[in-house]
Amino acid sequence: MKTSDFEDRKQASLAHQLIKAGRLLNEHGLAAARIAFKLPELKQTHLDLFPHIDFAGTSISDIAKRKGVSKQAVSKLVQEMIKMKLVYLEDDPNDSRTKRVFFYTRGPYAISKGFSALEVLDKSLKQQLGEHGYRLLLKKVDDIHAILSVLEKD
Amino acid sequence: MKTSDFEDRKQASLAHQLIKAGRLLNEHGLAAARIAFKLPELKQTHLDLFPHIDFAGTSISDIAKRKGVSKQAVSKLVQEMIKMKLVYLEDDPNDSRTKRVFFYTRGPYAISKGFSALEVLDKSLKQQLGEHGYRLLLKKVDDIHAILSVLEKD
DNA sequence: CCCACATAGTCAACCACGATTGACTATTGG
DNA sequence: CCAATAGTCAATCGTGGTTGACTATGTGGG
Repeated sequence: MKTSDFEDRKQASLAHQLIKAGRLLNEHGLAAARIAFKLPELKQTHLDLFPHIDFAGTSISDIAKRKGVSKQAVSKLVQEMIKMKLVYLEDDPNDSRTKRVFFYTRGPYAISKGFSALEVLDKSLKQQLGEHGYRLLLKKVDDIHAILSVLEKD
Repeated sequence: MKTSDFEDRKQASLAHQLIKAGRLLNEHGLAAARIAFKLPELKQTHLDLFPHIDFAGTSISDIAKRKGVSKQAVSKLVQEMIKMKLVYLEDDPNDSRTKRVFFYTRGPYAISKGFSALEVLDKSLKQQLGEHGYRLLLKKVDDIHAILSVLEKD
């Protein structure tokens, strides 16, 4: 292997380029979210909880199970997110032990604001790639996910 | 916003899907690298040094500067990578203070083995997408990088 | 109807890790 | 000569997580 091929090979690796793209987008997204929410203290760990909280409300234990960490860890993060007014708690009517975590769906802290973080990025991408190019690429990335989900089962 | 749109909107966000794809590929890549190198102790932090070490050899200070961390942090990681036989040190002939970090280019620990980690992934992707689809997607992701590099300057 | 056991959540202590800062030696170079 | 630089060791820090102990509530079998 000629050493000069090194960089070339990295450039030619789709996996490598996708990893890099994902990282960069994530950085941009986090930065955008901090601005959109006006919450400089918002951290990746908080964002990581988002996908595990659904609009029907989710208990802390369930979030912990889904994320694969202890409920104590989640509890702390949720408390921080409450302070940031990203989510609120509501008692479960069927089980007074459990508290359900909800996103705000209205008001200045509504989740739609959260999405605007990535939406800003998506808008840029759409602008640059064109609507058709955007959709095409989205479709392709879906294929990647399909491939990866098969790979999981090895 | 109907709560049922929540998941749909995430699915429709190219940024979100790319972030997810990047993460998954990275996980697979790290796992594959651990197997390819037969080094269970190989960590993300070590891998993160790779792009900053070039085949001409790189000093610890330079790696630190490129990565944006202290040279002490890099020093420790390099020592671990030496133990793992991923890299070796060589005195700089022009400056006896500096040690250059090199990848092994031959033998069982040669860097090509390292690439096989991502290469396995690329092979799968190529297989599933077809040579043409692979190249097309690679091109598209390059476009993303171009767009992001412009966005950097905001 | 209990009582035993499981589950939800919280507080506190602790831990691992990746980083930092500070102090030091050795070498370079104007 | 002396300020700047390369590298290392050691102490410390912040963070994101763990385990353990506790309260409170739910649940199922004798």
